[in-house]
Amino acid sequence: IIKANFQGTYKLYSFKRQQSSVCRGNVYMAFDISLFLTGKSGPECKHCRADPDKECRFCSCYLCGGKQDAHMQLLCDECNMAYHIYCLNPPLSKIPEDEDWYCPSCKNDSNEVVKAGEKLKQSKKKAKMPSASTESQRDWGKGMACVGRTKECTIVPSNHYGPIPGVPVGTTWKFRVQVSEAGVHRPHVGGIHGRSNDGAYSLVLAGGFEDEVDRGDEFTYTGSGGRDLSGNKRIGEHSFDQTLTHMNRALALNCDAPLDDKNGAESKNWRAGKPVRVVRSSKGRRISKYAPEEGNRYDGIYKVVKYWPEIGKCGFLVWRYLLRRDDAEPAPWTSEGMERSKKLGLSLQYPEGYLEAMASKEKKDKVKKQTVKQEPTSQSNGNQKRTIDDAIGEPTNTPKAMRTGDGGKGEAFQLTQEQQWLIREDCMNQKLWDEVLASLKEGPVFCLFYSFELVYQPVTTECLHNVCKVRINCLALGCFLGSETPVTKFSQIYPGD
DNA sequence: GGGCCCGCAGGG
DNA sequence: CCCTGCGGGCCC
Repeated sequence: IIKANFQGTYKLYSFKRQQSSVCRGNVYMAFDISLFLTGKSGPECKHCRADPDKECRFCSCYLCGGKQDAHMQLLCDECNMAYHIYCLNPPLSKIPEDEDWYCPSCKNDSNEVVKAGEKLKQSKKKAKMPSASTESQRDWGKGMACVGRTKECTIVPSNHYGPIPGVPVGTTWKFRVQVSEAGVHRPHVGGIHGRSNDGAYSLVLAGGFEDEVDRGDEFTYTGSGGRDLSGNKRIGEHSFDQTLTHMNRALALNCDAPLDDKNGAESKNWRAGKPVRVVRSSKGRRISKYAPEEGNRYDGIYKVVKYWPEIGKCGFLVWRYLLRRDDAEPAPWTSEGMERSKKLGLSLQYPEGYLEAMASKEKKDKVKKQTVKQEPTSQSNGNQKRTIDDAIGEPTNTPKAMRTGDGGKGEAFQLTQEQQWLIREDCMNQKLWDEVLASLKEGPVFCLFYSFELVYQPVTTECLHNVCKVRINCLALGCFLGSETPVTKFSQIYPGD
């Protein structure tokens, strides 16, 4: 396919770009080509109708519009626009000999280009995040406070007032992120969800203020703000007065009274106010006996009876709200409510796979603890299990030498120098290796890496997991951590076997 | 058990 | 894009 500008310069053009109708330049190209193929005479520009006396930035120089000096017009290989070499800044003295040329607006920064084999560059937002500049080894993003949502409530919009269809009073979730996923209270951290020009949709009672009162069907709540969040904190020391703005203003708008950001206001008819979904968190137990024992419980709809400013126990001005329950569904702590919860089979909801993950972690911690306990005696007694430091300190290449003592169970292993080197080189998995090495103290460990890399020389174990043969060779083998099916076939295999 | 401090989601 | 935030895991 030929690419041509309207002055008759021809250049090879890729087919793919012709498919795009996004780029203005390419639309013209498609037009061009059809003319060329049907053998008609030169194309006509839609903008200037090919009037030679008219300036046109689309069929001639994109900068000056002039049609003169066609031989000095350069075509951008991205947008197809023409540029006089002398109109460019800085100007060029002659047509460059390079195969490709890109105009100033299409030219890419070579630093931004991802070359073959390179990883995708971080997004601008990620690059700005603290983790991009600190060398912390912690797995931020795995904890339930930092992990992203896996689901999103779409049955109602985020500015929906009232109950979430299908979520009965008494529903309890372990973590705030789940409450967010359910659509009951969307912010992960914030206590109030609302819009300052509309109203508040939900709030969480978590005992953030010790001078709040909770009587179940009625409670006082405190606005947000007034805290020192420096140091990238989410909750901080009270250090200034709260204002009736943002979420505080939103919650005030729920009250059936004209807004008053000086003195507060009291509703004429409290039930006429906008409904607020209320979630009680187990954290509120320190100030409220209505808080659930564990997790976050949806307690139903409340209305704002009144709100007022006051000096809180913290010593600064806070905005205080009185909320009163107005829900046909019985409250969870009433006998009626408890019966209903039982009938509905409500129980504490955990994130998917969370309990399983916790169980396997606990198992590992147990192993670690035992190891720590045994460590103090290991130096004074030659028959004791050796620590990983010992093992690393005495490299050997003889598989037999990797066993100590009586032939098999519960012994420490030594790694060959090659193995140690490979482990050290594998910075990506340093954390994993640390765990593996710690487990080695307990004896043979068979580790499976569910690697996202291509499996090289795959080996399928009896439990049908694929692993790299290389990786197996790197490791001491034996029992298998975290499998649904215990591996028996490899239980007597040692490194090098 | 308390302090540090992260990603994420939401509003504006 | 910036500001805000009644979480929560991990380290000390």
